[in-house]
Amino acid sequence: MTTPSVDERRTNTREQIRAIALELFAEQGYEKTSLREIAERLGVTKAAVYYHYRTKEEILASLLDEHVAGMDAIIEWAEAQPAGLATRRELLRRYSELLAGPSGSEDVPHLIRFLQESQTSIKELNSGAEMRKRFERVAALLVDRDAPLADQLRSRLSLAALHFGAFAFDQLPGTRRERIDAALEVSLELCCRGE
Amino acid sequence: MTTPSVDERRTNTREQIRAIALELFAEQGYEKTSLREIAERLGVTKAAVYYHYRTKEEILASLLDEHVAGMDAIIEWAEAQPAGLATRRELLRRYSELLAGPSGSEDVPHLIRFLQESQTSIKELNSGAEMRKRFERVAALLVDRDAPLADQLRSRLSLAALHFGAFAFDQLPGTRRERIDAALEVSLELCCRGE
DNA sequence: GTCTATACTGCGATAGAC
DNA sequence: GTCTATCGCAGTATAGAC
Repeated sequence: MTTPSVDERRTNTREQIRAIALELFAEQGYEKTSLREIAERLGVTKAAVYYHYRTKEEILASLLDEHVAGMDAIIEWAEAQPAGLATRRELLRRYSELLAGPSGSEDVPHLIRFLQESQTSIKELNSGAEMRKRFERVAALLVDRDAPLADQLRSRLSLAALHFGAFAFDQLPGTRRERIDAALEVSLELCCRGE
Repeated sequence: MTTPSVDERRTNTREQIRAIALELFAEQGYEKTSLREIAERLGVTKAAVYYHYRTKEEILASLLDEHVAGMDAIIEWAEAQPAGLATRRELLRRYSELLAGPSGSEDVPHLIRFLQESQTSIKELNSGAEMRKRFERVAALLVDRDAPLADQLRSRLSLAALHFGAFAFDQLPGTRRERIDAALEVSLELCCRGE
């Protein structure tokens, strides 16, 4: 065992900044979280954080990009399938799994809550625009382009149901697993009633 | 016709600040909107705005309080009715009307969009906590306390449907009236399937 | 490569002149 | 009722220690 290599330390500090930032962003919002606060928790100065990420936005963007990659994998799969009810059901199931995240960690639910509650901060970021594009592509896969307005709304709401189930710890009872399963049930009935 | 009384001018300036603030908050978020920006649009300085509202939060709170009063009227009516399907349907219809706002004005939709997208900023305000209480009371009126988790979720989503219909100009086609009517349709089927 | 010291601009907020 | 002046802290940025 020698001292950690430069690469290990670098990755470590960057990861730690990401983890602390996600926690604080989810708790008190993006704008109200200061770089000084993140730096203090890590035991370094503001400028040290600034070395690893060139702006505060870049920290947020790196968090969003991870979720965008997860959505891309699902979208790529769905667009290769024949359009139809079975594909839509499986698309919702896979997106539900993505939102559940690794079973021990609250990271993904925290991110989803943050996405939902801080859209104004996120909207103007490049990474935020990328996220919205993915969201629109998933919604488009769930409903015919020329379906009635009410069906368009149902497809968006079926995604909102999954998001809400993932992060609504304090508004709904049950474990996260129970909420996510109930959300998938409601989501499926919103989007996949026999057509 | 004499010169305007002090009270009239005061009310006027206060109203103008509210209108400008709501527009900017909805467009670019609460945190990113500076008092200097609001003051400049009004042709005065930052400190002049501070004469009318003691803090930036107080401007936001005065916008929220107006909507809270509208919710209170609906809640008071619903709690005086016998619990049942008919009351729930009419509750959703009345809340839908509140969200539509006066037919010529976009003020209420702007406020609803802002509420939905800036929850993190609002959550820590007193007025924000009051809003959340009202929202929970409406949700409680829409579902039995000991109903299954999926039904709890449906009641929240039926409100989310109305909110989404009111402000989703850029994500859904149709006029505001069409979107609000479609949202009410989806909302009713989420919450009021024969029980 | 990683961090500290330091400084710049603009923010919300306050005090006091007119 | 509105202004100028000022405060402390935010995000950003650079120079240089180790």
